[in-house]
Amino acid sequence: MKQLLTPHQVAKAIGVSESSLKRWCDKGMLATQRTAGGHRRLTIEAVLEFMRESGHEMAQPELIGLPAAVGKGTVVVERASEMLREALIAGDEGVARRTILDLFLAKQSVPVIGDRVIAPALSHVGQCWAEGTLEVYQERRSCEIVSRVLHEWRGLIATPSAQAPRAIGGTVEADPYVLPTSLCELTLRELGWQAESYGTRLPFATLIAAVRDVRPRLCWLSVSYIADEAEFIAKFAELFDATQACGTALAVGGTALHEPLRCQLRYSAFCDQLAHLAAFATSLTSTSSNDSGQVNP
Amino acid sequence: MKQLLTPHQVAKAIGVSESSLKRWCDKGMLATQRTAGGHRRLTIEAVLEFMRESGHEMAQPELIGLPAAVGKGTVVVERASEMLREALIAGDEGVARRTILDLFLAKQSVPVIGDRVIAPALSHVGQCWAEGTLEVYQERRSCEIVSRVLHEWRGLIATPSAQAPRAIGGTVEADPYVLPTSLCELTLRELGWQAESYGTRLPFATLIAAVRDVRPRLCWLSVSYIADEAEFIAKFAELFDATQACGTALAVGGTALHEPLRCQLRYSAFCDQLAHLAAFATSLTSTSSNDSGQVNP
DNA sequence: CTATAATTCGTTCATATCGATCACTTTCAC
DNA sequence: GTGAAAGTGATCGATATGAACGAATTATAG
Repeated sequence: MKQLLTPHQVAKAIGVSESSLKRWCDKGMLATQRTAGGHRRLTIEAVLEFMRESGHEMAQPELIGLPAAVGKGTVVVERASEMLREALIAGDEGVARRTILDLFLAKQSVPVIGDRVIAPALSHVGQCWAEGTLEVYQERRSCEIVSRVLHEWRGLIATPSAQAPRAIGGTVEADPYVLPTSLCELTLRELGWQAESYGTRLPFATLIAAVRDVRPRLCWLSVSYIADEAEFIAKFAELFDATQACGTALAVGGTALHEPLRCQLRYSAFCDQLAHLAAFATSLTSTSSNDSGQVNP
Repeated sequence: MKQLLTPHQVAKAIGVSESSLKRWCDKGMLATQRTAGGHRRLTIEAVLEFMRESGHEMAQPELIGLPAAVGKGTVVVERASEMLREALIAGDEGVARRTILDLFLAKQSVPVIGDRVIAPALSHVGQCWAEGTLEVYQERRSCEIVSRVLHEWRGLIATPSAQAPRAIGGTVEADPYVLPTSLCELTLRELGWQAESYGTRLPFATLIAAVRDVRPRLCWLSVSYIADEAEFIAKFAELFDATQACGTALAVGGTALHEPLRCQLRYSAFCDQLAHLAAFATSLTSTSSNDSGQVNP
């Protein structure tokens, strides 16, 4: 099974321009294959060989990796998810980072990678933990690794402009799961929002205060765990009223929000996946020209 | 990813001529990579390392992706803590990052910055929260901001070599405080250890399994909260026995370990501050030639 | 299979960097 | 003061890099 890389991917991975890479290929410094139409294709081995020969310890020698998404088919994404899962179980941060950031370099969006690669991998790890197949520390370590990759990823996304619409969010009360809300933050930042996660276990009352102080255009809530449903419903209603009074949209999501519970809640949008959050956020900015006159470029 | 800098950028950023910079590179004062065509490329990591060693001031840090005022601020530890505290309360991530990274550039070590700047600032924020002077979300937001800065900082410290001694750690059972254990990780990585925090709320049993699987030279435990002291004492004893059997040193610390409780625990070292952890870790590597034959260069 | 969007091709061109050299300043021993 | 040694910044022609362009190729969805 030979994985072929495009010049674009390789150039990004080793931190040079596509032009230079093409020149090196043409000079014979880098073993190159050609497609029928004349496009260059590189094997991982050739690239690693080139980096050894020319002695570069370039940007991220390890970055070019394995799933190497040539294209956006579901096959690539599924394989990436499997690879990430195995890397997380083994505690191999390098492979995990390669897997995720390679997809990013291949121009996959945060929702795609989050919903279809990271979420399934973590879900599988969590299942194994529940079944007792894995040690707890492997599950925690997996979360730590993903958390570090998400932080690094955040640094790769352009800092939003000060005029961009603001968004805040987090998890409430007893919910300790930080990764979903981090992914929400990333999703919105990729869309140009000034999104900032306030972390986990926020009491509803302080979230209401935050909405009143910060006045964001959007507030998201990631709900992976609920201790007391009745109390949750009551306090959630207060939060919703507060957001409405502030002109803030309230988007909710998370595995703990099952159908019968959702029926008892009022919110601006329920987002089953990051893709839904992205779509909802986009709809907000496209209509914001009506009420605020600001359009996101 | 690690972005590579050109000599031009770096020379401007530190305010010297390109000629001098090139000479420094060629003399080996500055770790340099080369492109295939022979052009020099520098990592931010190497530049910061050089500036810390040589004591150069940063003229225009924004040119290499650092916050605009890094290198220009007063590098007084005492004032820094106050500045950080105010920035955290206001939710100003930029100022918080500058404050911390400035000190790092001024050759301050992780323990100094952690013990004398970050800890007091967070402690003050926590106090205000307890008194009701601050909203909860301000405290949580502060922790999120510090967490992000620590992640960025982690990326600026050289990646440890594969031969370096390993260390793992985290918080146990019900303790949700992630920042102290992150600072432990940073402290050890600065000393060249392969340190990895496994996160918060680790059951003792899984920590024992982790020690047995990973066989680290050192295991640290940050204890900021204990739900049931009697249970803690019993399980801690099991962990200690396990670490001893594996040849792993067990370092503990944290505000929840008060004097009378400590008397009932056995451990390799109690570290009141990060400085103590650093000292203990150093003592381990300097004596490790006796029992493992490996010396950290 | 076909239509369409996205990517890569080869080329050109402006700019940046290379190594080497030179004039100048500082330091320091005599 | 003098001269050697060392460091700095500026300059040179030659070469390398990165961005832009229309045209051709590939990937993906219908």
